[in-house]
Amino acid sequence: MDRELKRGTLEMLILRLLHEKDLYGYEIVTTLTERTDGGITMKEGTLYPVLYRMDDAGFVEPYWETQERAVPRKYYRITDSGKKHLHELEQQWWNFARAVSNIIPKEKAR
Amino acid sequence: MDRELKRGTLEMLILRLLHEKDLYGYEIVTTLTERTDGGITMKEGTLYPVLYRMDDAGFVEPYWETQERAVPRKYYRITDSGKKHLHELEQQWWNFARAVSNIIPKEKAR
DNA sequence: TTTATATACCTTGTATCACAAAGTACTATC
DNA sequence: GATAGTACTTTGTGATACAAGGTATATAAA
Repeated sequence: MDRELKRGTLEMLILRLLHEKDLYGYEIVTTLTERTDGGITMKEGTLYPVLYRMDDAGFVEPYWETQERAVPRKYYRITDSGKKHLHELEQQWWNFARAVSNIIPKEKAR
Repeated sequence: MDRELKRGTLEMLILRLLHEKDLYGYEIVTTLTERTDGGITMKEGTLYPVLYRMDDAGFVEPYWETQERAVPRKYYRITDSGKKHLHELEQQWWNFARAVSNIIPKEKAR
């Protein structure tokens, strides 16, 4: 999978996963891989900067959850502002995907 | 349109347009805008570096066409290697687009 | 006991690429 | 003859995915 294709979409994908339920960082990575059958993966070195960026922007808010006998987990919750932003990103995505499909031939059935 | 979404797709889109017929640089810019109803535009400062890159990679080959009373135009022709590369890029695009649509909700009909 | 593996968070530096902003030069229009 | 449009080109900047490393704990294997 070409790294460049992910640009601008990872933020959207993360927000969408967080819209379903709160997740901690490491869980976002594994969930994304599972949900796309390995089609889209993301390194931790990518994820955390994105999360901090979105925290600064007010799209998500983190909270720690301490556990009995494990490393504490930092969960992320999407904010109202984040939901609004997510909606815009998804709108942009569909507009873009539609424009692309006006140029390149449709995928053949498989 | 978010600039980041275009990453990795402009090369594919240009190759696809050149696959239809030879175009000169400036014409690629205007054609792309028209074909997507302004949905995807590209600045000249973006186009030419992409073309040089693809020339170096052997995906396209340029040739000058001099005209009676106008500025000479530098046309680009897609090579066999470029066609192969285009096919791979389109394959990647569909795989990626499908994976994304596994995460975000389908666009509502309009 | 020691080692390895998996979980979980974090940081620094790098490469890529779309674009801004500028330049050159010619043609057509007002 | 001034302005706008066509057409190609270059230099520098910003955004971001990733490589590669680090820290720390818990569990499984040797």
